[in-house]
Formats: sequence, structure tokens, C-alpha cells
Amino acid sequence: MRQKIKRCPECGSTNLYHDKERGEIICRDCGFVIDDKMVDFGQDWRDFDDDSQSDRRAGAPMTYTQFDQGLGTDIGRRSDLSMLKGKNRDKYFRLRKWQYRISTALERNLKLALSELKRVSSFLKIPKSVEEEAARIYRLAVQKGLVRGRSMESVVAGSLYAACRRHEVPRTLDEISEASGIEKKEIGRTYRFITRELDIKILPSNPVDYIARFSSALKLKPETQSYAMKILEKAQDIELTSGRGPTGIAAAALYVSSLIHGEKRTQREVADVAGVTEVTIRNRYKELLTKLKLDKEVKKIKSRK
DNA sequence: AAGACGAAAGTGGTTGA
DNA sequence: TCAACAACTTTCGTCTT
Repeated sequence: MRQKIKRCPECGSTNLYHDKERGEIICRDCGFVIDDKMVDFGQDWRDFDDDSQSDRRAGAPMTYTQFDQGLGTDIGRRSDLSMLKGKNRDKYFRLRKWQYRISTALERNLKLALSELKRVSSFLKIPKSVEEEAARIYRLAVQKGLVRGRSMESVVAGSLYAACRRHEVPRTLDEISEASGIEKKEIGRTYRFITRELDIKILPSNPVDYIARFSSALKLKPETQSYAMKILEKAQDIELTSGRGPTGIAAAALYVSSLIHGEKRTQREVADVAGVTEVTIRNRYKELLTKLKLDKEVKKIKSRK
């Protein structure tokens, strides 16, 4: 049973591409990223108990965006207590008291956090699979007591940022900052903290991941977009991309590409959607031209008018 | 007048002693 | 913990279209 979106809301094309990995649907013609309501994200990368016999999970899928994951544990009820005596009995009462305190506090916190997460990620059109991941990270962070000394909101934002990176569907710190109302550096701090403490490995973000989104925001033609990708590939071969901010490189590649394909965007326009300054674009742009022998092409275009 | 370019000074983060 | 350092930003003046 396959679900299909018929047309791209941006350009009306039916030439759509579903990237399961990222949980996004991308229009091949205009590069528009259609936000994805589908929960199906194929093979789940998380570890379930590796009973390799069964390749399927039975029953309802466990979800991390519900505060108790649909599972609950209770310390014994009154009827069980009749079997206990003396110290054990006291112990049980104490445990029950603690469970009550802890669980209500935790659950209240989680509910709040998850609704915050939902708010932010729907604002940013984050795919459901990534939101789930963020919820999972947040839960782990809480279990490890990493929230202490930090606001719940900032931990949520950090978790979400980490989840985005993890799924290679990056949002910039600026975007998350704007959506969550948390300062950029605060998000960065908690992001680094929780990924370190939880030992989450993050692949360094790749400029290519930003191209589709920026390009659709700039309403560039698909050829222009794919040409920008080509530029990026070449640039990566010469290690032009290492050490630099990925958004800046992506922006510069798009800028060059827009020049060459005759649908020029100003540096400012590109800079705005990429969240960098014109200066950065200029620097990257210069590097691209000189080190990638694109000089001639650009000059050709310029003299041709 | 707007866009592109570049210089100079400032900011926040990383690294290595 | 501190200083050096690279990347990026802000600001501003100049040149080009």
C-alpha cells in the first residue's frame, strides 16, 4: 500500500522523489521539499533486541513522542503487599512513595517537553521520523540527568538539532533558534553537551544537504540546483570544504550556479536564505572561482550580455 | 541607486601549552 | 586556564552596472 502525493504544490510537477532516509519528498523539477506526514521510515535504525529471527516488530510500534512510550511500570499494588512483612514491607512503601514523586515530576516534565518539541518541529516542518529521534534523545538526556542547570526548552532544542544532524536533514542553528526562542549559542552548548554525554556520533554536516532547501527557497531551476551540487562535489575533492561553515559553501555554490545559469540572485538574497552574510559568500565564491577554474565560465556569461 | 567588492576590526569557539 | 588562531560577522568606503 503506497501513499502518493500527486503534485508538487510549488510547481505542479508530478515528478516527485521520496527520500525515505530523510523522510522527505522532494520535487525533482523545482527542488521543493514537501513536508512529510508519512511515519513510515522503512528500516528502523534503532536497536531493538536483536532476536534476528524476527525481522518484524509485532504489535503497535513503540513511539517516543508519547510520554510513557505506551509502556508503564508500577511498583506493586496493595494486594501484593499482603505477602510482605516487616522491613520488606516498609521498603515497599518507601519505594512507592518515591515512585509517585518521581514519576509525576518526570511525566509532567516529559509532557511539557514533548509538546514543546511538537511545537518547534511543526514550525520547522521537521519530518516525523526526526521528531521521534529528538524525543528519544531528550528522554535519554533526562534519564542521565543532563537537564539539571539547563532549561527544558534548550535541551529540547538541542535534542532536535542533534536529531536533524543525525538524519542528515539539517536545520541551521539559526532556524531552530528562531523557532524555539532559545539563543543560538545556548542551543549549541547543550547540543554539544548532550551529544558528548550520550555518546551520539554525528557525521559532520554536508553542504549538499542544504542545497535542496536553499534552492527551493530561492526558487531556482532544477538544473541550477544540480549544477550547484556538481560544484560542491568538485570542491570537496580539493578539500575546499573542510573547516568552513557548510551553509556558506552551499550558499556560494548556489550563487555561482545562479550566475552561470542565467537566473541571477543577488548575494544578499542567497545570504538571507542561507543565514550567512554576503561577505562569507564572497569569500567562498572567490575560492570557488580561482581553485575550480570556473573563472572562464563566469566571464563568458558576463561578456555575453 | 543598487549591487558587488574588499579592508579592518570585532565576536565566539577551538586548540594546545 | 590562558593565549593564539581560524572562521565568520559587522561596518563602512569604493567601484561597477
